[in-house]
Amino acid sequence: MTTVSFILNDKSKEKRISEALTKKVLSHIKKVGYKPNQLAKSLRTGQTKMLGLLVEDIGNTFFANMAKLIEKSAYNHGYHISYCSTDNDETKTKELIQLFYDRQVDGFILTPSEGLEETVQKLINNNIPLVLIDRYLTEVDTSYVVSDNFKGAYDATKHLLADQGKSKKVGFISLYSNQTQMRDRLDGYMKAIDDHKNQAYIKKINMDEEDEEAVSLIHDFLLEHKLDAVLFATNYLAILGLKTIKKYNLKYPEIFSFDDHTLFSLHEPPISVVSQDIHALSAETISCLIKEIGNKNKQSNKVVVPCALKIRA
Amino acid sequence: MTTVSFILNDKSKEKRISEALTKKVLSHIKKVGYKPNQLAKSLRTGQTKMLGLLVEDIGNTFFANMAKLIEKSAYNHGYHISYCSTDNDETKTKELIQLFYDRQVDGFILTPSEGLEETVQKLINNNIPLVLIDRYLTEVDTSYVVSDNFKGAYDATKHLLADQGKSKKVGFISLYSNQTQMRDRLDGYMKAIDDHKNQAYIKKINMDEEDEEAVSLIHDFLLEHKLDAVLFATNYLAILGLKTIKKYNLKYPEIFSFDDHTLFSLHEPPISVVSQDIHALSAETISCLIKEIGNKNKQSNKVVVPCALKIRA
DNA sequence: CTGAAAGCGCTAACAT
DNA sequence: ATGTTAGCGCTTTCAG
Repeated sequence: MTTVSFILNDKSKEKRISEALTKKVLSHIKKVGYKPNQLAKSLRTGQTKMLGLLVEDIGNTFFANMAKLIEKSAYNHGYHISYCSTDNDETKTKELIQLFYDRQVDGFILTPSEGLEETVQKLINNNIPLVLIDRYLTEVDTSYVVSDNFKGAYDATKHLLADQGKSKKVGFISLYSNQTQMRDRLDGYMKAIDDHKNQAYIKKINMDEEDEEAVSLIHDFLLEHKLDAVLFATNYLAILGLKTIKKYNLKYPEIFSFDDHTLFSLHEPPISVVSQDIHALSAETISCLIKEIGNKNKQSNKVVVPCALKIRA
Repeated sequence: MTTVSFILNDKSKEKRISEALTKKVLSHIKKVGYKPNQLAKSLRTGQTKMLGLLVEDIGNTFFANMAKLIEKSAYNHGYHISYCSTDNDETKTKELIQLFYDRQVDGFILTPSEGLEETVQKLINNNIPLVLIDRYLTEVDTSYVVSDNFKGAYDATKHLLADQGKSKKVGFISLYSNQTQMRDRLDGYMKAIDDHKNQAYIKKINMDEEDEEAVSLIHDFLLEHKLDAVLFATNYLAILGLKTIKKYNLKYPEIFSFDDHTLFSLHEPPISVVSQDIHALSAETISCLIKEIGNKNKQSNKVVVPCALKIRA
């Protein structure tokens, strides 16, 4: 029994079991079609080889693609992913974290919604491997992997400013949200505006506003300031912007979006974007989490992945 | 211990445990913050309350949204979902099924790729609850939940035929795939064409064709027959169609797509679609699977959900 | 109502 | 190199 167990767990070498025997056991195992019970194994070892991935919304292209890449990357490291959507709902997120905790996942990947500080801190205190993605919590010292939102927004705004004539009016449309990615994008916009000694025009939309209403707000904002160009903080907002333009048949302000979308390259005119490097983000996330799992009690890794401008004008 | 276990498993009534005691235990449990170990529980009961969801590609909007709704629906039934993308790869799918099997999921939800007949049959033989979605396997008697692809394509083609003048040329662009959903869409198109005693124009594209090449193929097909209208078998293909038109600056044939996409309503001109009722599909899927889990050894449920035409022309 | 104890399938220390 | 055994944390039968 012991021998078999060792062989099955790739400890033949370590335990100095003869190669002949190893092969014999392995082939016999295969013939009988024996499959170890993972539950029992996990119960015994405390390792589930499962990672919990909690994203804001798996229905969202950005997260769906991230999830897919993370899944693949985890697989290459011998881990599997269990995902869930948090819907940015604090209560639901806490429940899901508890659930995964109960299921004893070996680690967490999480897009934290606001108000999750204590919950995350508790995980950290319990020495649960964890990496935040897309945004992070300023008050908790955790590992995280995020895009360089500041520079992305800064570069985009610079581009818009350079593109327009002298008295250029470049606006910024974002969400009422204090999450770091939103704050950084705003800061990037501001910095570029300030560098040019220009005037800032900022509009924030309520996250759970009806599309109809949001479109109307965007319309008012656009007209009120007669903007020449607008940077949207998310692709979802930019799409609302396009709807607005279509609905009211507006003369196009130049539009720039954070996050790409199939729509943008096909749109007439095509929409330029700040694109996030989801391959790098995913790879960094897993490598970061694997590190955490490896050496408990270590300091946190904070990774910032550059964005790229895709100019389509 | 026994009593506590009963109370924790909602068997107070059944086991005639006094309400007072029940409450006392419950409140104490809460105070101590005791959480049952799900692994041990599952090992003992053989129930994991986990469902395996294997979709073709979680990065695809249709599946991502389905996954989200299925997740929610499962949650309402006390189940959780573990997802994976199969990439339509036979080997990978088999591995994933084995993996979930090892992890003792209580049931499977699967978009079967071709060549999966035996594997699925094996699951059925082992009495594993299973429901196929999006497409099914003609040779295996399983439960499934699919859209009414035939009628969807039929109605769309009818619409196109009615919309065009006398000598209307309506083409159909699909994939080289024998999966049922593709076959049914083709059949629906054919039936409508035949009903009108019209000529069919069909083009199939290789599933893993480069976009570039596919666009060129579509271009040739469109021009060769001077088509007035085209029905695309998937939204992905329709997007390639739009790219083609844009790239070659073609006069627009009327375009119809199977499956909606954010792009289509914003496009100029807007694109009409056959839309699948993902809410109904998700709900049916879970209710079907729950049924399977409830009474083992029962006959299979086959559910066909109607599609709707969204005319945007 | 409660306590004792078996057992789910596995790992790993220990003895042989 | 192999057999024996304890125990991971829970459910559930059986006696009290």
